[in-house]
Amino acid sequence: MASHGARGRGGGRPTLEEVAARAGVGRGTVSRVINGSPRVSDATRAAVEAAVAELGYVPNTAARALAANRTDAIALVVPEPETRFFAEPYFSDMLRGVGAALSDTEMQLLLIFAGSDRERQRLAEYLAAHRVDGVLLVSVHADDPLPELLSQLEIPAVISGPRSAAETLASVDSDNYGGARQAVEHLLGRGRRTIAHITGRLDVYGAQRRIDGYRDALREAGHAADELLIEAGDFSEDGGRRAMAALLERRPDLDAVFAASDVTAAGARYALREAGRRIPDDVALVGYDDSAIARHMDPPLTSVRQPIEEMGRAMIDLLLAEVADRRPTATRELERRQMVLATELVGRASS
Amino acid sequence: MASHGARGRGGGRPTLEEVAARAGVGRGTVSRVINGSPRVSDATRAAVEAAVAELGYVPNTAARALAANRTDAIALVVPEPETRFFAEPYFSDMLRGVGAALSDTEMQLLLIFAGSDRERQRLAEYLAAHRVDGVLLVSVHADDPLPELLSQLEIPAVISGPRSAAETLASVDSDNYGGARQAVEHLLGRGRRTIAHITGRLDVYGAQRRIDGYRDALREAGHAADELLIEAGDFSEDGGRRAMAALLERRPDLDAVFAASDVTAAGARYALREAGRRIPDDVALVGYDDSAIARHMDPPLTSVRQPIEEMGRAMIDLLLAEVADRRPTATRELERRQMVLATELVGRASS
DNA sequence: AGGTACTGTGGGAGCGCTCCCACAAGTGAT
DNA sequence: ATCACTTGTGGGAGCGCTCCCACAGTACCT
Repeated sequence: MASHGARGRGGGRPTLEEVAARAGVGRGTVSRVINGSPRVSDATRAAVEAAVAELGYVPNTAARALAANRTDAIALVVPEPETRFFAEPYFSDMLRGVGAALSDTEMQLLLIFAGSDRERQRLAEYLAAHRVDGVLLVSVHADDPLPELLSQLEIPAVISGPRSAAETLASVDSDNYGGARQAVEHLLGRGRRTIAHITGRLDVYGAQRRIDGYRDALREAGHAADELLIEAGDFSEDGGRRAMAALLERRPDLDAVFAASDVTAAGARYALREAGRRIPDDVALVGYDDSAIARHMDPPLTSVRQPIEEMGRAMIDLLLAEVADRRPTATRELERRQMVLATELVGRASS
Repeated sequence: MASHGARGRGGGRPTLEEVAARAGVGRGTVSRVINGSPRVSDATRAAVEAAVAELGYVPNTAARALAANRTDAIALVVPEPETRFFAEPYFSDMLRGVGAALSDTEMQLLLIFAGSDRERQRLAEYLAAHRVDGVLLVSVHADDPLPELLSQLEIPAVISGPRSAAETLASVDSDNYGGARQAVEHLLGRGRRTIAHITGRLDVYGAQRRIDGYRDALREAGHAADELLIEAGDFSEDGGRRAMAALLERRPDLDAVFAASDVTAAGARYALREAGRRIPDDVALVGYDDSAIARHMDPPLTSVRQPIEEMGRAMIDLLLAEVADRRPTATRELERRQMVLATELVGRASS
């Protein structure tokens, strides 16, 4: 009859205190049960859990965040100025993995755009205010100041696609080197002999690793190095087209092309068409990413698939480990980790 | 010398109280300045702003949320079980608009996946706990219980793609009816006479509106209604293929097809190929969405573009208006609003 | 018997805000 | 001079948690 006072403006969601009263225990005990502390007797735990269920109690995140000085949220920073980004299956699949991994936890996912200067400014403030426990960084350029900022603020972060071999942040990547080798070995296996490579943006570490894989695969197969068969692209369609045209001019005898992305391959295809080369009869074409474009291209494009969904999962695993490690109870033990996941060649008609 | 006590575990971020001390005013006054209350003298305001700048003060969101019983966060719910969804430019572009509109505000964006039953359960709890101020709903099925739940909980929500003409939630949509008319009128203008339509999933309101637009455009051009020219698809590639095959069987004389999505059109293209029909020579093809697939198809696909980025913006505008309306100070005035944005036909080689 | 250790529990203090009441000072009508 | 507002301001109370200290109870040593 009394004690209705606690139910106020919020629409009457039950509080810890109400659960405690119902279960006939103290506030601290309920908190322990909610947070899975082992220091609670079985009988008490059961009583509390019953009260929680009856009242439909859900902890108030804001109160928890305030009291415990954590947020139970992580941010996914989308750095591209042109957020075409999303349209890439790369991103959507990763998000899928991230979502799946996250659904096993209490963490929530914040999407933060950092395309414009304005947005980056806001992001910096945001991080300075420690409004997230950790950050997921996707496709960061070599000269981006963000990773440095994160280190300074001591905010756990995981990057997809390390910036260099000496990446200081925890990172998750696919095996760009191995993927490139798979592509080249596949082409060699199909009897191709003069295999060109259109690279990605050279300031992207992954693109460098693909070049390395391309070179090593050819060398180990006994082919002499030929830099004339390598032309720089930039992951764009237009870049692929230009690079292909340049290659055809330099080495009209080429019979295969390994492009650093599917979009690049789409550009290369135009150039090949214009030059009257048939795919795969005259020139075999292999892309990278196994995106929707690869499936819908004419002819369908052989491509190197990255296990992107798994990468998303792995990023969350790493990040949560780092976050946990920062918490007061943790034993500061975690070594920096770099994960590399295997790729897979998806054969289609273009080769 | 004393008073360093306040700087504790959090790493020393300044609090309201510290700002107040620095500016030589009370806590309440700083709060008023931060929240833009007019009841502050200019001199005081300037002093507080100076202190805020010097200290690099950023409000603690958790404390604010707890005290004010709001979150300053909105959720974007991704309902698809298979989150291929993201790969659609539809989604990525909308996200772009949402991000742009949001960057003018203090609101943060939460991404919530509601594909599996497990995730939906979590979402329900989440909403019950009122952990967001508002919800953005994308591509919701007619029988989804989510909108109902949102109404019950009195959480402001905006839906993209209303579920019916009598949508009760605020909604933003593109002009499906007009877009379909544009497609058909374009084909008629190109001299096509026997125009078929492969529909989207019939339980999607937008798909119905496209059918209406298709019918009306033909009727107004003086064509007799011919239900044999309409075949149900489901927005999928395979559905498009099957529907096209069925149409070719029934009406081998057709000379144009309007597909309810680009992916559907891609499927239709395969069926046309298999039947030996050339595009556009024998059969003209028009899609819907103007996605990456349309640009990369062979031949490039004429398609109806929706102003999706603007739709994202509009959704945020509507939602924020509703959220503001729920706040204590608001004058409960807002009428339910349904926004419809115009489409545009992008002509390419397929027609 | 007393000491020591552990386990389980209650509840005070405090996280950093917002809300709101109280009140000083100013303004103008009576 | 008094009263009645208005404007600007200070600061108490309280949001719902977590953290941690205190303490009762039990167990096992000396």
